[in-house]
Amino acid sequence: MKFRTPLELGLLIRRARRARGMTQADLARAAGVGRQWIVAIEAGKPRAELGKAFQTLAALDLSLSIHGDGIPEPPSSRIRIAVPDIEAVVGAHEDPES
Amino acid sequence: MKFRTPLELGLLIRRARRARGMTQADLARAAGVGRQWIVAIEAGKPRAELGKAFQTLAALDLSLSIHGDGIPEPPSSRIRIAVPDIEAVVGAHEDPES
DNA sequence: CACGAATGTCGCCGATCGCATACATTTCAT
DNA sequence: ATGAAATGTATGCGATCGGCGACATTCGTG
Repeated sequence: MKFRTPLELGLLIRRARRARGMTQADLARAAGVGRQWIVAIEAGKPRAELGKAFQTLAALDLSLSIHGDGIPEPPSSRIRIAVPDIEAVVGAHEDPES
Repeated sequence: MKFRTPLELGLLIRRARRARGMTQADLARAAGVGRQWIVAIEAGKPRAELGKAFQTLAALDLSLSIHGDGIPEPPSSRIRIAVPDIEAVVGAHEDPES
């Protein structure tokens, strides 16, 4: 899931928190921040501390990745070839009613 | 490229900046922050403003993505089936000299 | 509807921010 | 080697942060 603003990050954090059945207070405790900070980050506060954001993501077991020119890519995506499911391919080319 | 700390983020920003032949002052101007802030973020300052980090990534044309439970995935990889070029597949399996 | 839990908001406080400026140090091409 | 550009560091400043505690409001379930 791509995102580029603090608000989007906040919404994603909220989703993940709820998906885990955690309350804001739970997450705050797990991430080592105040509950108020969770409220703020979920609301998209732009001036929140970067470090706490990382702590929070870690507490939710979320991982970040970055992509663009000058950023090294793991060789996987260039080397690995998407092998199609033969049955599916054949099926897609079959006449509906032969 | 996965990362989970402010320091890693800083190093990635630095790499991307250099890959674009920009100076810290250039990037600072492009991102709308002080040069001092670029120095700090590249050094991994944990208490930097989240919003400025996003501005900086945008100025570098870098995109972030997040994964984990509760985070929606774009349907692309599951729905869209890569239909191979039959000729190419056959060609790749042909004997060099038949 | 009624109740408790979850969430959002407020004010206080010391601590830290980020910018500007100036200066020190490192890097790099000539 | 030398000078200029790039980078790192120091100080001063007003502004904002985030934790805490107390409420206000909304949500969810009986």
